[in-house]
Amino acid sequence: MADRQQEPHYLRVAHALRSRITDGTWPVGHKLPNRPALVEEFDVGENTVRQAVELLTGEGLLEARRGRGGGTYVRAPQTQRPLPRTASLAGAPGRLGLTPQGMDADIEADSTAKVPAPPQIAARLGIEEGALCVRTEYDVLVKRRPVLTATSWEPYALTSGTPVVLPEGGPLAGRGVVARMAEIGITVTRVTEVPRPVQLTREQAQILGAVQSTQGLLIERTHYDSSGRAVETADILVPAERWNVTYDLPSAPAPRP
Amino acid sequence: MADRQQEPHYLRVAHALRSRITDGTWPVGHKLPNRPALVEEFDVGENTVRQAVELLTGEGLLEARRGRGGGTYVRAPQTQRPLPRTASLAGAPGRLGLTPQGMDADIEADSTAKVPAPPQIAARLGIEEGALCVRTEYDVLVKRRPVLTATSWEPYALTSGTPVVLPEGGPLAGRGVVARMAEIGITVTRVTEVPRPVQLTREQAQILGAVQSTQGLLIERTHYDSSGRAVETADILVPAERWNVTYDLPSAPAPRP
DNA sequence: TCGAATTTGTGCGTATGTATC
DNA sequence: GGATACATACGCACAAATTCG
Repeated sequence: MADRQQEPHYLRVAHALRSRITDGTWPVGHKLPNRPALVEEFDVGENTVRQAVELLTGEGLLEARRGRGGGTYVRAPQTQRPLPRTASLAGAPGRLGLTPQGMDADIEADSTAKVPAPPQIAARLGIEEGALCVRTEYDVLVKRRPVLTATSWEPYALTSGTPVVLPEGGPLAGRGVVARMAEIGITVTRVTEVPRPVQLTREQAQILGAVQSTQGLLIERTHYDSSGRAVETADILVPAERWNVTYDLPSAPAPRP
Repeated sequence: MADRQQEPHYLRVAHALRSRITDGTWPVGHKLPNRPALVEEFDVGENTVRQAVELLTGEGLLEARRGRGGGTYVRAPQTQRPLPRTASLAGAPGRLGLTPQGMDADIEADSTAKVPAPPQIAARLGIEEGALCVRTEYDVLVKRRPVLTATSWEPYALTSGTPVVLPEGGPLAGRGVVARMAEIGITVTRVTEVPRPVQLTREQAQILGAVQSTQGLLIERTHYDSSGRAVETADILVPAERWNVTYDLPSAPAPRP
């Protein structure tokens, strides 16, 4: 039976557990009592405990391991590597403007295709829905394993008939958007990035090696030329577990009255 | 019984439902069949359907309303307002360097206290754990309702004995970090921001008016002076449902070989 | 005004799958 | 294989919210 009172049982339990973690009663690495024990302690059903623990697992506070000697543990804060997104890097050569730090990263172009723009992409590029685009899929590899993926879109109308129509073909293959656009007389002056939290699907999480958490960051990046026209846009999918996406901005000088 | 096969039932159901939404079979506003109907269609248990629907609700794809005439509906894409994070804005006056667009926003300082630095904050500021800090809590209000919250930390050692020791007191109250630090001879030259996906707790979601989805972005922002020393750091909590956090970066000129 | 009907939300018990030691 | 503990799954009961007559 549900409670006649305010707070649902599973939230009450989740609250209690969260307190013990944040106030240090249960330090990092501490093993929680198993389900039957929690059921007894809080005097609720087994599924209620499960729901509470699931909630905290989703928040990244707990981590469950199966098997004998397994259990639910207070999770260590993630050790993530920085993924810098600075003004100088954003437009730099090197394909994606992505330069993971502290490791030998390799970027691999998966596939390139000429496809009609889906609605969202068309909106970001400021072109007609269904207009042709060159779509390129990238994987960023570390030790031959993908750690982030990206999909880039360029309006076909911009590069059609030029040597740079294919990002991964021609004389400037792999030289990056800015250099390629410069080759055909287009000056890229601005980049915007919109990072959004996303829930990774199981396949995505597995591909990207994110075992514990399925949270990720989807960065919508768009390059603009000097007239404000969008010349390229990309979806960059970053597993949160492995990266610190770091924006480095210069600060304006302090105004003095 | 669980499946002896690859994908769990609830994920299979979630997948199927997600497809119908994204491919337009079920447009925005469409009412899903109720639980018993879905149970019948997918030939699974009631809780399995619930789990699948809950998953998609958490992703913000579905929205459930209780009661007669209620049901589960395909949710309209969020109308998000841009929250620009540009180089010029990041260090600008105006307390947080936050300037939500398209609305009359008001920033309210909740409370200021002198407290010992918790481990994570100490690490970000590069000071001893437990060293004293001035902590200030902010709410950004729109129409008197909070839409994002922030907690700012400054080393007490920096501002102790100066007129700007309290961010919200003294001659430069509310003028922002850069201006206040300039007043005591500290030049802020860099800002870094690390946006991380977080799962909002229920209370947070409710406070921030994010009813449907509980995904958010926690931005760790740190101001540095010209010597590279951290002079302030803040946690800015943004409900993803309501904001597009937008970084606007200048692009480096294309290098020509 | 008020109860009936509908639909989601919460809760329990139990059985079995699966990973790990 | 055995033991352990979480993961998935089912069925059921009832609570709470909301609309409709």
